[in-house]
Order: sequence, then structure tokens, then C-alpha cells
Amino acid sequence: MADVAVRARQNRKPSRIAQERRRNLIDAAIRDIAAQGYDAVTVATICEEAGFSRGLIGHYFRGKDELLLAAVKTVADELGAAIREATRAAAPDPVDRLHALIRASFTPPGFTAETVSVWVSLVGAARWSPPLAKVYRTIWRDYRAGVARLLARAADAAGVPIDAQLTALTVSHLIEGFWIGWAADPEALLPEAAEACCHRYLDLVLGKAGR
Amino acid sequence: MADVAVRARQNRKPSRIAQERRRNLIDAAIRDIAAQGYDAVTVATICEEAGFSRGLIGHYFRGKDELLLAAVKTVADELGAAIREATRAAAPDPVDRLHALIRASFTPPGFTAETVSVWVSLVGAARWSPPLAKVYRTIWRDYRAGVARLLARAADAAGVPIDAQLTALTVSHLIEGFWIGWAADPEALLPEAAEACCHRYLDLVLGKAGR
Amino acid sequence: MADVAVRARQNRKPSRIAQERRRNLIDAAIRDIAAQGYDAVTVATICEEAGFSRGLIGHYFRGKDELLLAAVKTVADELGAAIREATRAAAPDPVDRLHALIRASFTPPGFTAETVSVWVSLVGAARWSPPLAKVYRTIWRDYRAGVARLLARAADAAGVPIDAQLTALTVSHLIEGFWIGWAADPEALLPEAAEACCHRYLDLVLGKAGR
Amino acid sequence: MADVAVRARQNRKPSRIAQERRRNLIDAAIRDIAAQGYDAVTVATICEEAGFSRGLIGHYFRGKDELLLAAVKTVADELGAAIREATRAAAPDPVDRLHALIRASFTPPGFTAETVSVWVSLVGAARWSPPLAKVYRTIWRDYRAGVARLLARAADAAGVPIDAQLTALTVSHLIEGFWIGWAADPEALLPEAAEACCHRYLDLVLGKAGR
DNA sequence: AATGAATGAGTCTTCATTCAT
DNA sequence: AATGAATGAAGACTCATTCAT
Repeated sequence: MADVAVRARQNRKPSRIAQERRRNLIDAAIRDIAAQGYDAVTVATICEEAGFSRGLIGHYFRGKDELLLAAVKTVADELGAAIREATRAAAPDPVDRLHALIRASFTPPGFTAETVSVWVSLVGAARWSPPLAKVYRTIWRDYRAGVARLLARAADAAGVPIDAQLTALTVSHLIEGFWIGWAADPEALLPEAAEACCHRYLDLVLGKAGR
Repeated sequence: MADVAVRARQNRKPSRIAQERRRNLIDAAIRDIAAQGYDAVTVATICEEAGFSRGLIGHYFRGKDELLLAAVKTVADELGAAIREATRAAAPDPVDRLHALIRASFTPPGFTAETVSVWVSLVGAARWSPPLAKVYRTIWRDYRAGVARLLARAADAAGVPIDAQLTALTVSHLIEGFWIGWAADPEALLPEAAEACCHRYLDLVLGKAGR
Repeated sequence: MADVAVRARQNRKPSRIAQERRRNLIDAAIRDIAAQGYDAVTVATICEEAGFSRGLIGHYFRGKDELLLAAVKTVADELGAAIREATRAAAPDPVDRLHALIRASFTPPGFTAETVSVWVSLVGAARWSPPLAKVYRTIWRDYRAGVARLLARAADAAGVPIDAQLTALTVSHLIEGFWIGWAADPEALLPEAAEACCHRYLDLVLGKAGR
Repeated sequence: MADVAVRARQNRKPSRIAQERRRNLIDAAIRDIAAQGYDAVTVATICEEAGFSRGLIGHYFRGKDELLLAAVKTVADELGAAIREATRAAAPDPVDRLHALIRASFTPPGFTAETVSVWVSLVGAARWSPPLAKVYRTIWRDYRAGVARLLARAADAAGVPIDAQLTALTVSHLIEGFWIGWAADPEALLPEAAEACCHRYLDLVLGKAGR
């Protein structure tokens, strides 16, 4: 059974090549989702995109669903990492960090056509797919918690009394709303404009002008 | 050819029964999308949900895609109408109207599991489907224009200088962000909380406290 | 889901046509097993044999396995019925009935290339397939019980003390052994010879000469 | 070409290691057939069972079919040998030898789960596979001839006039019937009971009581 | 107007086989 | 000698669509 082989490889020590192939396929899946849309993605198109034969997928994943889930997870992880990284790289001031977080949310590598496309797929399917729902919830919780922490500190420093939880909720969904809007109609919404709106909101909520 | 029949019915004068059947199928499609997710709907499940046989769809729609498109259009239209209606029903004061618009965005009949589910499907597929993209753009343009108009008047009345376009963009996507978030994980986000966040933002941007 | 349709049809009232199609496909499957061997049977070959398209199977069976199981059950049922019928049709004397049972085991309609081929498939797969094992056990239990009952009465009438259970076991497996042998190498074993051997054994065990 | 290598190894002088590997694979195939059923065996499962990698099979066999055929042949040979051996080891009296033959047919090493499983596979496929048919015919002919010879001598010694050919046919298929029955439903048929039935039949046919 | 029987293209999955290392 | 990565053909299954009744 292929199952056995897959599990053996996954549990023990995925060989270098196995890891590489999994990554090849995941990357191809991500590109394919971005290029054709989640619904149009096919085992055949993914493998072609990856430059391998159709059958290969069976060696490294239990099936199409597992590959797609892995792709979504990968994007979610890297997205989280990119934003965390950018935030950390900013000045220690919480306000600067929040602006850095916003900037990272609308510039590569966190924000790319691929990332957003996969994110939209995730969002669209999470409600009916427990595994996807879990991925969504995980990244979302971390994201919002980070924003809330920074907001609390920023408000404290600025002497502005805010509800950090609700404000974090607002910031998070504002960003998500722009993502979604951009995904649906990229020509109608410049990432720069979206980013500007978010910066403005932050300034506004922290009492630094900007409307 | 069935084509002829379809066109005849659609172009000339859709008989009462024809209109009713189309509506039956559209409603069933909407319910089905909400119940099973966009990817899982099939002609068979829709027709079963509608209480008709599989073959009926061919009499009233050119195919599955056309039915689904009609369903999305219907939701979009009714959503727009519901919000316009609620806005119009509010006091003439632009601020009140804006708050009414927000409230209508998170309460039935504009906001329901069905509406949101279909909306998510629309958003997720618009990028790769020109017809869906058109639907999305149309409703979005109207929505944003309405918000911008009200915002401009409200800011004027309040004597607060704001960029009505950018603020309208922000409000729109904030609401959309909450919609999407609720769709993906309904248990993590109460519509009431989302609505509250939007009201707050409005107050904030119009200089009426609230953080 | 096709499932729903299938179940609806199966549970409520399989329409005339549905019953007919199921039977068409079952018969085709039986012919196909006999013609090509169990391992070579394919959804495509069955449907072609039945004169229908590949997709039809999905309308009337949950899948290939269910169809094959139905085919085996059908053969088992008809085999049992054929033998019971022939036995019943014989003179009331238990010895006559036993000889009739043996004759029926080696002449149509109980004994045909189709019947035997399917039987061999059943036997070969029963050990690893619970559903097939159940079919096997059911028919076998009935068969053996019938033989044992007749044997007991026959021995009683003849005044010969025999162990009806063990003798029934012997008769049953003797017949089965001939079936299997004929299936494996039809040219090396005439059904008439096999039948003769069984009659002989019966005579022998009932004290009526024959070696 | 691998062909050349294979042929070279097979035709000229299979090296010690080559012989050993072939045997390893054959044994693994036999175990696998017994464990999972003929239909479920796979090159992958066989090689895993053997403790080697998937690719090894290509070095020692032309393909899966050849390996399976070799496995069946091996079982057939060893089965024949085991029974011949047991028969030969018995007292020279033909009756004793016949009983020894029967005993050997229901006790290891001739009769094991592996042997019987493979035998069932052979029987089930022989009709549609000339090579398997040949294996079946060969072993069967020898077996029956041996039984017939012993029977003739035994009947002669006992002064009982029997048709040695037909009786040998009966004995052979009786045993085969029990094998098959045990294979299909091991829990319903004790090998001891089967053996007892065969001994009884022998006694009966040779005029030594037992019913 | 409505049904549902039938089709067949499209997709996923399995697996024997090949072959470079 | 052995590995295991890769292939691609074959098969089962799904499902939108057609059409006779």
C-alpha cells in the first residue's frame, strides 16, 4: 500500500529528496491556485506546474486533499512568519511595530498574489472543512493576539484609553477585508491605498490625527 | 433544441410558472451553498433541495454555471436592496443613516448565513470568473458610493474634514472583513461585536469619541 | 450525491426499470466473470457486456464492489433455489431426493459455467472479505442442513446407522471439490463423471453397493 | 536491458545470492497471499514483507506475474513433495499409505494456511491463465495417479473390486473440497473433522466399515 | 411542465515497471 | 547488489448534461 510507504517516510525521517519533492509540489500547488483559482486546480495541473508526472503526488501525499491542506498550511505559516519578522525588525516602539505590521501585511513576502489567493481559498472553505478551519483559527488567534499586545502597549504609552481587544479585532478584520477585496478585484484596489487606510486608522485610534 | 426554449422563455415573456421555477431553483441553490459549501453543491443536490427532479434545471437555465451565477446575482441584489432600504428607513441625518447602514450589514435580512455564504463564494471566485467579477464590482461600487456620499455629508455637518473616498473604502472593507471572518469561523466572532466595532470606527472618524 | 439517489430508489420502491437495470448489470457481471475471470472484470467490461455506458453503474449500485457482491448473492440464491427445486420435484423418497440433489448439482440451471465461475470467485475471496464470507456461510449452512436431513431419513429408512452430520459434510465437500476441479480444468473432468462419483458415494454410504 | 541480466541469471547459473533472493521474494509472496488475499497483494507489499525495496523484484523476476507464478509453483511442488514424503514414510501397506496420504493432506507442512491460500488462488485463476492451468494439471495428475495406484493395490489386497480411477477421482476431489471449504471459512470446518471424513470414506470404500 | 434514465468526459487514485545511482 | 524516485497506463467514480416520455 502506498499508505505504508507514505507513512514510513513521513514518520521516520523524510529524506532530503522527499522533503524537496513535497516542497516542490506544495509550491506548484500554491502557484496553481493563484493562477487558475482553487476550483480549477487539478492533480494534473499541479504536477505539470511542478514539472513532474501525475503519479508523483501519490508518493509524497496521501492524496490531493492532503497536498492542498499542506499548501494552505505552508502559506499560513509563512505569512505569519513574514509578519512577525517584519514586526520584530522594526523599532521597539509599539506604534512603530504596529505600522510595520501593517506595512508587512501589504508588501511581499507576506502579501503576494500567491499568498492572497491561497488565503481566499482558505477563508472560503474553512466553514465546511474542519482541517482548514483549524488552520484559519490558529493563524488568526496568533495574529490578533500580537496586534492586541502591541495596541495595549501603544495606547498605554500614548495615554489613550482604548479597548485593545476590540481594536485588535477591528485592525485584523480591516486588513483581512482589504486582502479579500484585493483578491476579488485587484484592479480596483491598490495595496498602497489599503495600507494607507490601515495606517490612518491606527493613527486615528491612537489619537494621532489622520482621518 | 432546449436552447431555443430557454431563450424563448427568458427573452420574451417568462411565464409565471417559469419565473417561479427559476426562483425555486435559485433559492435552493442559495440554501445549498450555505449548507454544504460552494464546492459541494451539485445539480442533484440543488434540485433535491428544491424538491424537483434533476432534469428540471435544463428547462430554466442554460446549465449549472448560469444557475449559480443567477443565485449570486440574486443575493447581491437583495443584499444591496436590504441595506439601501434600511438606510432609507432611518432618520434623514447622514450619521444616523450610516449607523443604520452598518446595523443593516449585520442583521437580517441583509446579513444571514445564506447571504454571507454566497458572498464568500462570490469573493473567492470573482478573480478567476469575469461574470462573477462583474457582479462583485457592481454591487461594490454602489455600496461604496453610497457610503462615501453619506460620509461626505456627515463630515460636512460635523465640521470634520475627512477624505470621504478613503474613509468609505475603509468602512466598506472593514465590514467585508467582518463578513469574511464570520463566514470562516462563525463561533469566534459575534455579529454584534463586529457591528459594534464598525459603529465605533464611524464615531471615531466623525470625531464622536469611541475607541 | 448519487448516494442519496441510490438509497432513495433502493429504500422506497425500486421502479420497474431500476430493478431491470440492476438485473441487467448483475447478469452482465456474471457473464463477464465467467468469460474473463474475476480478476479481469472491470466496470467498463461489465457495462459493455450489459450494453450500457460506463456511468450507468453509479445509478444503480454504490460502486463496483456492491455490484459484484450482488452478482455473487444472486448466483448463490439461484443456485440454492435450483437445487431445492429439483430436490422437491423428485419422488418423496429421501434417497431419490438425495440423488436428485446430486443430479441438480451437476446439471443446469444449478450447474453452469457461469454459476461455477462465480462460485469459485466467491470461495477464493470469502476468507478476506466479510460480506462474501457471509454469503458463503449462509448458502453452505442451508445446503448442508438439507443434505443432513435427507440423509438421516434415508439412513433411517434403510436401517443403516450413519453419522448424518459427518456424512452431510462429506457429500457437500465432495460436490464442492468437483465444482472447483471442473472450474480449474474443465477439460479434465466431465460433470457426468463427477456426478457419477457422488451417486456412487451415496449408494455406498447407504449400503446400496457401488464403489 | 534488465531483460538480459535476468535471463543471464536465470539461464546460466543463478548465483547463490540470486537463488536466495528469488526464494526470499517467493516466500514473502506466499506469506502475503495468505495474509491479505490474492487480490490484495502488491509488488510493494511483497517486497516489504521480504524486507527489501520495491525495485528488487525487477532484478530477479521478469515482473509481478512471474513472481506469483513462481510462488504458486513452489507451493505446488512442496505440497506434492510433502505428501509423497509422508506417504513414503508410512508402512509399505497400501492402505496405511493411503491413510498417511490423507493425514498429510490435513497436517503441516503440506497443509498450512499459506499452502491452502495459495492453492485457492491457483484454483480460482487456473481457468483463465494457461500457465496456472498447467501447474494445476501437473500436480493434480501426479496426485491422482499416486492415489489410484495405491487404491488399486489396496483393493487387490483386500479383495474388494473397485474402480480405482473413479475412486481416486473421488478421494482427490473430496480432499480438495475440504481444502477449499476450509479456506473459505476456516472457523466452520476443523481440519481434523475433514481428515476424519476422508479416512472414513477410505475405510468405507475398502470395505472396512466406517460410515 | 416535469421526470429520471442514460451518457461520457473529467478527475483522482493505484500500482507495476523502469532506471539512475 | 540494492535502492527508491519517477513514470504513466489503467481503473473507479462523479456529475453536468441530454433527451425520450
